[in-house]
Amino acid sequence: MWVKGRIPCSSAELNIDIVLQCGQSFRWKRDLINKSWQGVFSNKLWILKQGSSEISYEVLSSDAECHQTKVEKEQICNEELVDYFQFNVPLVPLYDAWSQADEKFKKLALRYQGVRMLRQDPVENVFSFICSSNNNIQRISSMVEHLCSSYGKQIAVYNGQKVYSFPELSSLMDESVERNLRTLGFGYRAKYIQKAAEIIEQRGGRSWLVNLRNVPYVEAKASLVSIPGIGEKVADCICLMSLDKTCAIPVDTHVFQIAKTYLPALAEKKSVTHRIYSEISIFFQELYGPYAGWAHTVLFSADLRHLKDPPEKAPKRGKNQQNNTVQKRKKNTRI
DNA sequence: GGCTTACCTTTCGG
DNA sequence: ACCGAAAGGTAAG
Repeated sequence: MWVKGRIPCSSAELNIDIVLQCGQSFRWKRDLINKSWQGVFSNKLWILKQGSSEISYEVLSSDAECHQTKVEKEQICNEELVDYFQFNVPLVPLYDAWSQADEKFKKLALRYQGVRMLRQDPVENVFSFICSSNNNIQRISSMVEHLCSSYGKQIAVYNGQKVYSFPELSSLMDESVERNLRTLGFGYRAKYIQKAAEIIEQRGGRSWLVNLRNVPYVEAKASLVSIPGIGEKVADCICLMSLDKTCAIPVDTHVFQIAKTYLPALAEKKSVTHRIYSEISIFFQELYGPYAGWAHTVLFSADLRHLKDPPEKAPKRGKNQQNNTVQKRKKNTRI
């Protein structure tokens, strides 16, 4: 059954259009007609819509909770949404502090308001980001969709489309997983996924992973990088996006380029070695403080091609230049 | 130890 | 439209 609700929220506290497509979660689909978003978390299908001073939602609540009263369901859904978007963390004061610390940030702050960190499920986060290595957002999204439709359970049919939960660890451990994922185009990541599931299960499964939330950042990161397919960057993504490590700075190729604008000495460096990685991480942590990872995501989002403003002076549809772009933009178009 | 190179495949961009 | 290069890297050499 559908449960509806709303949460007061200004556009400075959340910009849903950026947050749901800036590469944190790969499971959200935009509905341009209704100006809404659909996606899955907490094993439920959510339809979200941002108004000028609120987020309204409709959620398909699971059968397992059918004994609850309507009021109880509404309260649980509210809590789940607040937890997922971390609305208990006020973003505006953080933006103020980051703007004060950094002129470059200040210039982006108005255009990129409301970019906050989601608090994702650690299992989904781990396997999504194993897929992310040497890869682009579009392909990652399709791989995550494959994981769900092959190994998740169907939780709804919406607009004629089957909707799946993210798979349990135990579903990804089987020997057959690597072979199957290879046929689905996962490439060398297929083996990592199967092995990672195995090792996480050995260490205590989902609850072991979730408990890394209660472990210091350095220790949690060390645990993660010992899992196949997880290197330093992916470990930091997981720390930041699902393990409450707000200071973690994932240094990818984008952040490397951004860092060069702060640290000119980096210009001559060809690639991100561990040494450089650490240098860049520490620089941003000292610049922005304990929520440096959150600040980094604002810079990162502002740098993503599909989230940038179209060039001011460029003709909007006058040249053949746009003929390609029209198709390419179909999933990225802004309101 | 720190720095290149191979790895799967898709998408990008000149 | 084609084709080399890049894509939110990791692990092995």
